[in-house]
Amino acid sequence: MSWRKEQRRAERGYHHGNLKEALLQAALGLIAEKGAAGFTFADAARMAGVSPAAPYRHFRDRDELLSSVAQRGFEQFEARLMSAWDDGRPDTVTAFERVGKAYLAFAREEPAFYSAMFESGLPVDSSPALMAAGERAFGVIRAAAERLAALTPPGRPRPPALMMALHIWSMSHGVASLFARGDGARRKLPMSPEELLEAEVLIYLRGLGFPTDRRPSEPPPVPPEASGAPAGAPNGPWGKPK
Amino acid sequence: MSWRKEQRRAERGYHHGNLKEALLQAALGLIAEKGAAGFTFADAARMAGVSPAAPYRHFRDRDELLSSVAQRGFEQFEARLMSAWDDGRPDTVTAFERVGKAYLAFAREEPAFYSAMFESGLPVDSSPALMAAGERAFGVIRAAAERLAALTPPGRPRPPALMMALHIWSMSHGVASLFARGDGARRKLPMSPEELLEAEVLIYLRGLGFPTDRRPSEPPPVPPEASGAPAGAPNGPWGKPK
DNA sequence: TGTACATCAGTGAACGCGCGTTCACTGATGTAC
DNA sequence: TGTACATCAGTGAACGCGCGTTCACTGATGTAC
Repeated sequence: MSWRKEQRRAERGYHHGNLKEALLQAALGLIAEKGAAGFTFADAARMAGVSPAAPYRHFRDRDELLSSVAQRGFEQFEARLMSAWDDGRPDTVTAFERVGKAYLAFAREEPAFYSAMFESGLPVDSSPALMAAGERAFGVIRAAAERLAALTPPGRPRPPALMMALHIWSMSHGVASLFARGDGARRKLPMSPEELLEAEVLIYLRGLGFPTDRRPSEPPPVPPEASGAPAGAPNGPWGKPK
Repeated sequence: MSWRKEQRRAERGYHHGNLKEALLQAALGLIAEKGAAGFTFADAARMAGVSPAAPYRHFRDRDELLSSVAQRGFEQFEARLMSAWDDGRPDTVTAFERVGKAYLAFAREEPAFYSAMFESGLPVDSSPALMAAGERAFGVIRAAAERLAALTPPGRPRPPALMMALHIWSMSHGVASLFARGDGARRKLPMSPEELLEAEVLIYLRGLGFPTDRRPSEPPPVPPEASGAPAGAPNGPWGKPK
């Protein structure tokens, strides 16, 4: 037994006390460091300062631990999307855009969760609890899309709300996985992933007939200070048309 | 030595003759079967009917083989996008949509290449040749976006062409990686990924001011048979607005 | 309050496995003369 | 046209490694009486 391990034993006694939680944390750290594919059951045990057999008291196998991480990820993801949506305040379109940004922020700030959720190769049906958690997270986007669909201006394309939800999801996921991961090895862009996604969502919403003429990062309902640009001018966040 | 291996030796003689190519094919098959993470150098050798040391004559290590697969993938990807774009015939918007579809088709039909290209965890800068191949493939989308940008109707948002290219790329990639992979373990949808992406791109193009009023899968310039719906009616591929 | 005992949550040694990689080697091929 | 020889492209055995998993075990904890 290594000195380090002896020491940890001394600190905590024979029983760990909170090994399950410690393993989840360890897995999260390892996934962040080496990716979901590189994460190892034995490594998680080592990181928690425990023998390689100990994790079997809490998880059937490596996949069950990975799946638990993914599930927790979806739960936190749902919470963040919910709080971004904020029940559609101050207005549906603004809140909707905020959901897209929250998606991206999550991918950025929680790359390990994101990996476990979307890139771990876990079959979606590996655990009913995992599937349910994923479903609940998507439910937030879907509910937002329902509200948006109800507001679609007449004389405009009206895809089903579910389809709109999937559109937003795929845009967010596409931008997140191509440009916003912590890998550092991604393509260099002359704009941030946030700007990219925001513009994409704005054009999409415009395609649905929503007015989206304000600049990004400007609070929409009533600007705190009077802005020089008249509302409704046909220029987007990219400057005036030539 | 196994009987199988003896036999292969007998068939082909001491020298394989085309081992490099055989290893690339083997890798492709293995990636399709077990994912980029599960692919193994030793396995590729076995599949090519060759000793585990043989691949080292052709590839420095596992990563170099993986990277070669990804590079070839980007080359084929570029070819398919090019042919879909067809230099903007018969019109820019139609050709642009076709590029999106080609993206999706590639992800569907070549899941192994797609994995190696986008999900293998290879650092983008692992090889200059790989990076260049990726750049050329993206160049097709970008060139298409340039042409589209030049046509953006006045009085409409005008994101830079590069941004438009990235938008299309992220939509395609998002739909492909969420819904169109061969994993079989993906979410069940009431529509096909193709329909989903097509609608998404159409709404986006509409947001840019392009008229996109025809139905999907209907040849745009002049329908072969007269359609009941008058062109230009404000309904999209989802039926008439209520 | 004490004690016997069941249960729980760990240990550590061992196993078989497949991997990546190396090594000295050898059979096949191509080429200079 | 032959032949000697350099080079190339494989072999197969061996290595060290870390993994997942199992096993009988033991220390700690909680509880019934």
